Amino acid sequence: MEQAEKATAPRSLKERQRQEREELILQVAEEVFTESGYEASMDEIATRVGIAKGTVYLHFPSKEDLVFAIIQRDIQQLMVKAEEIIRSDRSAQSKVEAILRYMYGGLFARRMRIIVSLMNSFDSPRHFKEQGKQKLSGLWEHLANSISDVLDQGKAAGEFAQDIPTPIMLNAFFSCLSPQSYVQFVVEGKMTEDELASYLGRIYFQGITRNP
Amino acid sequence: MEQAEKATAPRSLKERQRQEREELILQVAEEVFTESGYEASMDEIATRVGIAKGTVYLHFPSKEDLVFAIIQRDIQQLMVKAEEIIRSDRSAQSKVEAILRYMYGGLFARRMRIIVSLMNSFDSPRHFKEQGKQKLSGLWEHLANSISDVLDQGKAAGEFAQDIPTPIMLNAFFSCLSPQSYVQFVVEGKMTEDELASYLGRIYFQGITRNP
Amino acid sequence: MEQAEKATAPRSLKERQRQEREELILQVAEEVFTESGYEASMDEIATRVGIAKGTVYLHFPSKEDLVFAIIQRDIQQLMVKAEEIIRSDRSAQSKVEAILRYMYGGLFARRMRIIVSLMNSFDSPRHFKEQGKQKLSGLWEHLANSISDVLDQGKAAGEFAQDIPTPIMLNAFFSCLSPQSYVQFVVEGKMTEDELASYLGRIYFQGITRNP
Amino acid sequence: MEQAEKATAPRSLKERQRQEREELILQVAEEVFTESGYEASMDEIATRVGIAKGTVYLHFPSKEDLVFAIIQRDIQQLMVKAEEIIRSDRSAQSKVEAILRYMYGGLFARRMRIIVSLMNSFDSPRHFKEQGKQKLSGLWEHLANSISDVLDQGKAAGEFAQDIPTPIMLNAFFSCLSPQSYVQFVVEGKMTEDELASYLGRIYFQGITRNP
DNA sequence: TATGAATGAGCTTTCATTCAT
DNA sequence: AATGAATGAAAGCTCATTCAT
Repeated sequence: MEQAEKATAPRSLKERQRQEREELILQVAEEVFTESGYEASMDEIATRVGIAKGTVYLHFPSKEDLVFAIIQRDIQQLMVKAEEIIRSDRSAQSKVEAILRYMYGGLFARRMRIIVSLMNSFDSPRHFKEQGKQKLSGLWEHLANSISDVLDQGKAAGEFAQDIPTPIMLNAFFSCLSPQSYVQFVVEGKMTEDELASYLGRIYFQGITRNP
Repeated sequence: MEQAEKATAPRSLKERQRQEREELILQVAEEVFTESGYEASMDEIATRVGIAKGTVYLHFPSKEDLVFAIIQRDIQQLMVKAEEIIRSDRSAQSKVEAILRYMYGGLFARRMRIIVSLMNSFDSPRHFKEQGKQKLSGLWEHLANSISDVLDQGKAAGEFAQDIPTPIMLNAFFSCLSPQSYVQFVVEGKMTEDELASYLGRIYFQGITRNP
Repeated sequence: MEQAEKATAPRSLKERQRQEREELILQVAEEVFTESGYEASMDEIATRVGIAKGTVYLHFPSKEDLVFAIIQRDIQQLMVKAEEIIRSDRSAQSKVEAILRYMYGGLFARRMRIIVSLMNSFDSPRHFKEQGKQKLSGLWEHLANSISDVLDQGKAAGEFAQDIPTPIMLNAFFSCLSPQSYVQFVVEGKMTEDELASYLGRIYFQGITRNP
Repeated sequence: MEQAEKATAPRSLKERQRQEREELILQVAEEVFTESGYEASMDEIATRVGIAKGTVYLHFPSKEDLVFAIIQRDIQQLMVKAEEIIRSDRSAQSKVEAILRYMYGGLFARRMRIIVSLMNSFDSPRHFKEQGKQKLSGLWEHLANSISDVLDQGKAAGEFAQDIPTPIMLNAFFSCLSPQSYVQFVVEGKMTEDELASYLGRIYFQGITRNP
């Protein structure tokens, strides 16, 4: 076992460096796409990572693949957290609220912007191959199903209105925050991300008409 | 007033033709942008209008201006309707609901998609000059103020929760429907636009927890 | 008839200009490809035509198409002449000799170089779509069949050796002159193209062993 | 001489390994160029040799040099055989025929393709420095001179036609087989390389008109 | 010595914009 | 006023070459 460790050590070093760089590219690219949308150029991404354009292509064989990787990573991260919450022992409403807080509050809020923005780009037949779209749809559907299940459980338990179709509830859940609003409220400093998430939860669960 | 009409009369014919063509360009361009996003080419727009590319530029000095004009027209149309509703004599909630139904139901729903999609493109420093963004922000703010006023009136009248900041309420109002959902529900035929708008109103006002 | 002429006149002008330019592009591109092979850049071609790169793409939607057009034009020109010769009333040997003189002598010799060079590039799976290759193969085969027919007629008439397979004869016919030799003999001025063609015919028909 | 051997002996082992590897690179690169033409990438060559790209550059300082080395090796191999044949005691025609059989028949035929194809690439000013071209021209000329001598001897002996300039005879000799034909006849299995070479010799010496 | 990650010039192609007709 | 051919900057991507390990 020690031998194995030694044997893989030299590989490990290079491999770790490689993964670190890949992670760096993903982070910077995510930023750049957040600022400029899908039209951000590979040149700008490379420049801001501080590497040559060709190096980006060593890690991601096309721009499409880079975008995939970013969205995939983000959705998976969201999914891990969501499923952890779902497995926990609490009411459906509490679960949904916790996921909502994770999505729109804290560190992840920023990422929701780029997910939404890039996934909108996927509607364009211009840039993406059907194959890629389907891979992504699959990922998204998995997440949507998990949350739908919780919503259904809440309905069964009488926590949620039974006459609203679950897909509509799900859409409202994902639509709580438009990218513009994020800028307006958080970037301009009027409110923390967590305060914002609280209000969104309040509206989502109780609407704007009920006084506390 | 009559004089003004007469004065413009000789020009009127040509002027009217000009405006009709401009309107046609706007309509077709809106369609094309809806299908392909901001990256739709001026070539395709011109071709589908049935005029030469150069002619488009006689009406709109740049692609940016064309996009502006589309969003502007849409927001103004929305504003006209919104203010008509606001002037009517009814409760704040009823007003907000009517506006929401107009935005997400009926004929206008389709336009919300392109407004949101194109306004997202405006975040990109790539295509838009600061000046253009500000003109648009102005327009948007005007609409936002009108609706904020109604929300504030509702708060004052005890119809709406007083502890939720109005900007948050406003954001939720504009975020009710994500473009993807529109496709999912309406285009794929699971629901009419008006049914969808009803559910959105239900969630917006009462949240997902209150059974009817 | 005069009316028709008048009616088409305005179109004709533009159309003629367009065709003249297209012809110019083909001529220059042919030169450039002759010098640099398929790897010649579109930039260089455009520069030497004296137009912008984009303009080339108005006439030929891709580099592949440009190359097609050149080869196609050349083969067709050769075919027209070849078929004219074939239709004439003379012996098979005289026909083959006339075609050979046309190919390797006079104005066309220069073109044989680029045809051969570019068609070699077509073997590369790198640049060409199967579809394109087949279109071209079709053209080439048509020419090859015409000449094969004459060779067969010559065999039947006892003019040509009956034990040499026609395809071999055909290949030797097309291989008479390697590009390098063209440069060596003609470009370097040791011999006119027509003298060269004469000698090639002599070898092709009688071999190098028979004294006159 | 013994000293020299001893002196290089300790180096010999490494040196031999080095030369074996160099030979391996040349063989594989020749294959790859045969398949893909000059545009074959250094990456593919290295991968197929089973070494790193950098290692190729330890042996050949540039792609140009690698191509040189391949052509050089092939021409030299051809030259060795040609001179062996030339030194033998037989008629000029027999010598020329033997060389032709060696070139277009048996194992060497495949190489003629790549020699011709790569030498065509040398016309391109894009990839090759004047200096390189001249080195190659020198080699080629040496071979050409050897064969020209035989042709001249044949002329003097009355074996070959005296009115055909030797350079023309030489060109026809090297042009007998175009790459396309090789594919057509041999790769597609209609004929062995040796049969093909026989027919080419037949045409070269006696033309297509003489029945046996 | 051998490696292969990194580089960046250079390629083909697109498209907003201009302007002579 | 209307046209659409022409433009050329800028995009995504490739690959010969270098160099730290």
